[in-house]
Amino acid sequence: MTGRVVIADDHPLFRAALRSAVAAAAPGRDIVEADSLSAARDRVAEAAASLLCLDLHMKDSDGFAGLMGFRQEHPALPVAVVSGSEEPSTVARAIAAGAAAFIPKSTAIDAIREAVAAVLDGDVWTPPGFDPDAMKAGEEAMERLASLTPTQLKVLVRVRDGLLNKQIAFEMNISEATVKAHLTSIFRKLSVQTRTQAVLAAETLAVERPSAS
Amino acid sequence: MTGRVVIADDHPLFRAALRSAVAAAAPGRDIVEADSLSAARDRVAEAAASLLCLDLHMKDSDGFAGLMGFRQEHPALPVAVVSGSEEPSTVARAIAAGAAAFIPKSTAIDAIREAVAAVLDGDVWTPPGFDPDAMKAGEEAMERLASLTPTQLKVLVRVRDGLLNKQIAFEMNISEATVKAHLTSIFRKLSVQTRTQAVLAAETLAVERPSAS
DNA sequence: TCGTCTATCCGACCAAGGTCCAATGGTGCG
DNA sequence: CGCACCATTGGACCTTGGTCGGATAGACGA
Repeated sequence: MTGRVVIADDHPLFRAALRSAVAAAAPGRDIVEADSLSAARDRVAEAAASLLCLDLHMKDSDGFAGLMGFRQEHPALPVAVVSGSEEPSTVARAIAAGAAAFIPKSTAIDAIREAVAAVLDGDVWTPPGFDPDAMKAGEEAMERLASLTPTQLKVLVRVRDGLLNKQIAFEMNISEATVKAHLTSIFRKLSVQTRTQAVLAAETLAVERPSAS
Repeated sequence: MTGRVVIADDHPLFRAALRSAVAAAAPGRDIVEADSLSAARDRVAEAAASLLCLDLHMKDSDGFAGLMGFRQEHPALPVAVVSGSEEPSTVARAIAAGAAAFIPKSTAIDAIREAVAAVLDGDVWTPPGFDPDAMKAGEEAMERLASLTPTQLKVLVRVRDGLLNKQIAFEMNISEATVKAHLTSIFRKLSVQTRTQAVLAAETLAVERPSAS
């Protein structure tokens, strides 16, 4: 495996720092950067990649939804999630969603190198002190989100952003009736009855939203 | 001014990156790092400092409260707030709390250098594209939330919890038509069109929300 | 090859959401 | 008192949301 490494983060400074850490852990690799999830998709499509370092908090990454969508498109590409958060439940959900590693941004530089090397070797890396038992809590919640099809995820994200069914239908080039059909299916999978409850469920399942404080 | 520069951030990788950016903007300075607000206090007390780069999200920084406390202890020391957030209301509050600059972590490296240089020259720096009027817009949104009558707040809370109009009417012993009337009034005050958007507005405007983790 | 399953798609139908208009009742002010 | 203002209430009416049933097409295994 000598494919390229894609670094997706919307903080230029941190991206550059991560790049040098990856370069140290995997000398000679082709390392490319992306400032959004869609850009990361492009970089991965351009050439065979062997690792994606993904920030969950980018504008279009939609938290875990974006991660899961990516995993479904590229099941063979290991993804190392990089996040400012380090709560056990968040870590657990990221791993359950198919991440090969969860690297909190508070991780020491040495440990980051170690993590990158481990993932490139095909291992799964979690922060030191992470309790595997914490996985249980996150898993069941993630299974529900994981059972959603890619199309359903797209719909759910737009519903969470407050769009009307009509707007969603227009954006996705499908009928409004189809949007509704997807929604009823989503409701069943998430065990909710209304779109408002679905939004709340998506909020708690996905990573935190941009907050005012 | 040739005092030291203190960098307070709990992300080692980002801290190191910020250090090199500061070194480029202010060559020859004594640059020291701190991983907490209390450590930053110590570094500042050790030697005459001319700049503090402060992350709002550290364990003991207590958000704006920590910033304001620091400003009271060292009124002459300019503080450049570094934060992952970049919402206008957050920027506005940081400046109002006495920050000499607000640097979102998504800022380009060149702009970060520029900001550091500006603050060292005694200027105030805000992100490019930051509209001082936007600050008013954010605060007006707060006032809108505060302008809701007690009854309307009750309704909004129940809507945010995913209840149907019918359920809300039953709980409050009023007609469903009345609930709807309150809602249209709430929508106008919050400048939204649907209940899901009202939920989103309530989430971002309200400071606290019971967190599951 | 033939069923079977599932994702995606849609129209018809009914329930819930949302707007407009109007009435009631309390509060403050000249 | 007379008046204006506003929160609260709710009925009539239209829009949006949600369910049900069914159609199509690709994937997978016997």
